Amino acid sequence: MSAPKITSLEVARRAGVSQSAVSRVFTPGASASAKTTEKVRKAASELGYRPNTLARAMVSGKSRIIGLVVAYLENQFYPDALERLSNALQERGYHVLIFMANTQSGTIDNVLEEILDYQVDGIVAASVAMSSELSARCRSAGVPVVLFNRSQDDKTLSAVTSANVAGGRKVAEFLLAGGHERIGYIAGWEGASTQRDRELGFRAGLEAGGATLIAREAGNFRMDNARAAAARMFEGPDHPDAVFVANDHMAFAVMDYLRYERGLQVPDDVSVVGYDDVTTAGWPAYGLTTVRQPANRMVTETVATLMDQIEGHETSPRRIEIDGPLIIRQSARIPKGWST
Amino acid sequence: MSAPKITSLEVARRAGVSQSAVSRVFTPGASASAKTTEKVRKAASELGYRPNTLARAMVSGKSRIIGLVVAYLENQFYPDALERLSNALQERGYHVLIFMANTQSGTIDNVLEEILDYQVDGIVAASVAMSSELSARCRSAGVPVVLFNRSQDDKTLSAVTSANVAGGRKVAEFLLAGGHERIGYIAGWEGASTQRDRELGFRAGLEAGGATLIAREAGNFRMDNARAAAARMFEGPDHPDAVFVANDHMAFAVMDYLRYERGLQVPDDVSVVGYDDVTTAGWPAYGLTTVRQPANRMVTETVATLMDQIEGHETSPRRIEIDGPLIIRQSARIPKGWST
DNA sequence: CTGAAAGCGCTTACAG
DNA sequence: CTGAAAGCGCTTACAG
Repeated sequence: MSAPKITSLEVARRAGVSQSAVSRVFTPGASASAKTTEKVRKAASELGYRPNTLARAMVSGKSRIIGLVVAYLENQFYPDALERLSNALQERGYHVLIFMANTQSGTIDNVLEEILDYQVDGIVAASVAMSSELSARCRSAGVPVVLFNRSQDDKTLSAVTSANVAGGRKVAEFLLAGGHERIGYIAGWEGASTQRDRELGFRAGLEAGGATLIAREAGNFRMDNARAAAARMFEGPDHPDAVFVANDHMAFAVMDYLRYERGLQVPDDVSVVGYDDVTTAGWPAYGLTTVRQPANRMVTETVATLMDQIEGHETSPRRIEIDGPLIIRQSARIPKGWST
Repeated sequence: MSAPKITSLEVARRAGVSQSAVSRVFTPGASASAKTTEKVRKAASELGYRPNTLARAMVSGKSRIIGLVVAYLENQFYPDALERLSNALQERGYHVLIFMANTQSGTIDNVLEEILDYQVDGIVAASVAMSSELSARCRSAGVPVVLFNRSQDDKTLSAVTSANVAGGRKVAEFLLAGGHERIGYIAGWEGASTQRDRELGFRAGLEAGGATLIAREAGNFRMDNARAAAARMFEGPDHPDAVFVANDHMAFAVMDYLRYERGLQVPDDVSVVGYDDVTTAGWPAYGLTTVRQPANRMVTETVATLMDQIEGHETSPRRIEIDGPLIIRQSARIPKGWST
């Protein structure tokens, strides 16, 4: 049923030129005379010819495919980043091939081989760590990798994150300025650099203010775990008067728990602060005070890094950290002099 | 820097067999003796050989890539579907290549050509319509297309949706049973079949109950437009006592507007019902009554349709409509005898 | 079951 | 600028 595919050779014949000429006309930087270009374009459009990306990829070694590994799309931060990433790459003639990390079966290794099988030009690993063997594998395959929203000790990998330590510190200063005295922390997944850095900065900020954490529970970056963590943290009478939750996604579950299961007022009884500033944080039902992770700039840097390595033949990995502001909303008591 | 790529020929030499033999060992259905298989596997693993998917695609004509066109990932329904789709396809050895429809520049045509350039084995168009020229183009290229969450008159295209007409009708019956007398409707984008069908069913259900719509505004499936629509609908004193919003995404904005900008109680002053049953609808802050679109089953059918057309050589397009239940929560007055 | 040969649709030195 | 030729890494009839 399907119409025969038009090849460059057929276009060449119709245009009365060689296959090479056709190829050159369709290759951005190549040289072809105006006359040849016109003949080829005419024949091509009459025939409905378009170059086969895969064939081109085979010989040129450039597939124009970027592999994206993601663990889960439930946390709004990721679909948002994915949309921006995909758009930015599309503008440059690249496209995103998705690989779900499928953390439960721990199959990230297999996934990586599959990615490489597609001869991708680069890999973005979002919220996923990569063993040093795997990163070595990518290096020897000549495929640049950018860690997105996660950093690792492995100095051969590029990484783009927000300034998580500084962000955690800002939250501490804000909460302390608000006069909070019993401060708790609900952690994300312990293996994540974002979790570690936010907590590090938060604790440092508290300490600098002469304060210390009175409670800490792990929420694992999951809503159900975060709810359970909040339940544990708030079971006694002397519960915290403020809680910093390691990301917005969990913070929504914590706020819901406090308000609807415990009947507490936010922020009158408890201040809640999150991290990310996903869209929902700005919805009036939550009005979540949070530290913004500038997804747009993080994506811009990710794409720039990738392009420099793929097209610019840059070899040294980059570590980029983008500072994001504290966004003050109604979920936390606002200190005098701090504005929304 | 990058290590030389291992080819099937090198594996063949090391194993002391032909290139064909290597190919057969790595081709699922092909025949190779146990002895050959063992020699090849050994040589391959020693060399770290993996077949090049792109080269394989070139000659076999099967890229194992499915192109996914999406307009926007902001409505939670889509990232959720994308995650399920990607997982289901990955299990079958396929992967999703993303194309953002970029509706503002109306470039869906260009996007389609780009998709075809990658020699995809199939296309899923989520929340995006397709002109008949484009669908003809895909047909002549022999690439099956499945419309996801949208249907069209074009009978050559497969489409998977939920039972939107029936769903709209259920909402009408529910609202009427709840004793509502002034019922409004906030529409989605007028060009969408989902919008049209939900409204159709809703109006039919009202009519069957002897009622009629007292207000209708267009929200365009966008939160900002939905908020504006709600503002218009509720400006007078005789505002509706119930409003059906064409999807959850807009319903959240409507609820927020009613509660936080107008100080109305939901459901005491106004009942609100949405459509989709995205995760957030179940969060206590919203507790949105809504009609579920069974994303899991919709994805399952989408994948099955695609596989039958790609691998089973099925030729007739399929139109699948999956029924989803009304999920009753606190955002709307609950009629006696109806349970949550 | 197995191998030699042709070919998938393109690009890229190499000469001219 | 242009064309003939080789080759990217594989699979697939075709013989054996």
